[in-house]
Amino acid sequence: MVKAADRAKNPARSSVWLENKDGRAARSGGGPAGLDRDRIVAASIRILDEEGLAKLSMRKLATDLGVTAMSLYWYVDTKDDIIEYAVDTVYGEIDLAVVDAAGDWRQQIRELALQYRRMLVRHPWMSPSAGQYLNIGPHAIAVGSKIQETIRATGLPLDRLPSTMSAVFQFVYGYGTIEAQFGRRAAEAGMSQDDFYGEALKAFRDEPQFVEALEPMAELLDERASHDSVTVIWDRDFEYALDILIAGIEVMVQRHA
Amino acid sequence: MVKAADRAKNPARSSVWLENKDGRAARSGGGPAGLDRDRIVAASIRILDEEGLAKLSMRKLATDLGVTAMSLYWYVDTKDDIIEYAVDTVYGEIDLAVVDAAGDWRQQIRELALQYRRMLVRHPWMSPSAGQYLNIGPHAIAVGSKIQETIRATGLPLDRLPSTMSAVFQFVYGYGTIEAQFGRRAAEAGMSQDDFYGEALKAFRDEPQFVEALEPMAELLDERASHDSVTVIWDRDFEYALDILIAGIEVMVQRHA
DNA sequence: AGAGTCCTTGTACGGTGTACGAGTCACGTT
DNA sequence: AACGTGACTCGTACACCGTACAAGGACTCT
Repeated sequence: MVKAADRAKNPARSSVWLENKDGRAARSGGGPAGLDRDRIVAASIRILDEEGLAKLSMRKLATDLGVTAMSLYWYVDTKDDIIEYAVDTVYGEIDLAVVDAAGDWRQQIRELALQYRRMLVRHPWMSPSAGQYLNIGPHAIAVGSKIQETIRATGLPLDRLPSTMSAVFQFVYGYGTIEAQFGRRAAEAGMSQDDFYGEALKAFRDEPQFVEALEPMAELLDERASHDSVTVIWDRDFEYALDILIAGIEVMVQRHA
Repeated sequence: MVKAADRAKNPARSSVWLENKDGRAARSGGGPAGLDRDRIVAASIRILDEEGLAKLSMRKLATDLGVTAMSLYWYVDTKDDIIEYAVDTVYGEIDLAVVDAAGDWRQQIRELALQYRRMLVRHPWMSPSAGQYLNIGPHAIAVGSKIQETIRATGLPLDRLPSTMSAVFQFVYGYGTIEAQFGRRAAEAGMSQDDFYGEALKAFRDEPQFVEALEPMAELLDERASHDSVTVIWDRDFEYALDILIAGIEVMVQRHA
């Protein structure tokens, strides 16, 4: 095991996935407390989902598991490691089989993007957390591999793969981040997303310097919000944006052909 | 002023920009310590840039300013508010005049995207922080307004504006996030980005389960990294991705015309 | 001189991550 | 049966965090 203080000096220690494993936690439930890295990670995901990133503490996590905080350190070097494990576990929620069954590359990209986005929104702690790590756990790699396969099916030349992957999935990450944080804020305020949106927009309107800056879009924002729920609007905007991305990829494919 | 404990209940308090201002901090340097919200924010940006998000504490910030921690609370409700102010200040680094001078909408989008990305990379604490707030400070709004203007110049119909803005700038946010965090990790390990990349890739290669997953791209990754610095590669990938996005927008414009 | 306002500080509380060393228990060997 | 020897758990302690609260100082105005 590696002391927390010794981390960050060795790049191989930048990720729990690059450490030399000693297999200690491989056997499950061996100890008197029935502890186990999988159980620890599962419990932390529960806390993260229900109470948010800020509320996850080693003591709380330990209490939930019926142990002392220091017991956790047998299975894990730092609190950060737990989150890194949790991130990868959640990447596993993306159902790659559904993607395979989705038709041509256009539909596959749509399906992958949609699932990725839903996952980020379902776990609002994901985007801030995932952004911190290299995301090279087995599940994240599997997703990356599938993304790469899908993009490759477009027929684009190899050296265009990374940027094309970025164009689509960095967009999805950014989009999901906004949605997730907005949802989190609304939940913290104890309001529905629509109410929160409405209240924020109202308060916003009272600030004269802002009104003129976004005036051109104001009617549009109002009109949209008065007809549909913000989640519906976001769904539609997301699809539109994917249209743009896919159209752009098609152009590149044609240019190359 | 608003007690920290009372926050998060009122959506108008979800942002420092939606609070009723009492103008207390408007006069600058009035107090015996010559303190001032601008000075506080400037000092925190310095710490954030030099030592990172995790190292910013009220006590440290106060010490840097030659004051006690509690003095800061005269100008600010919570530590979070300071970061929200810092985020907006840094949005102000994006030079909108340069964007105006950049030619047609294609070049303007490129210029805006490039500046946004550079800003995120220059301040690695920005992406995790900016993701948390509504980003409705004056500078963020100015940037948003410029983005909107630029996209509008494409001639797309109004209801396509939000998704088109998302497609481009959520991508930039995601891309910048990855770059910034990678750079931060490398700096923490005390290595150049190229060395860090090489070491990570090497360690990565020792994990058999990962090799096969990304095998198709392996040659590409190696070849690219052996010819150019990762920062050069990222620059190019970023440009390629913008090509895709702009091509996609062009298609949409044509379809609509 | 007194009052009032603006600003700063000292102290304290309840939290945090985690280092360290001392237990406790099950098991393999002798 | 006794004895290590590991695998695990826990209690204590440290340094640090954000910030509530009340007291204090300095300056201005009357």
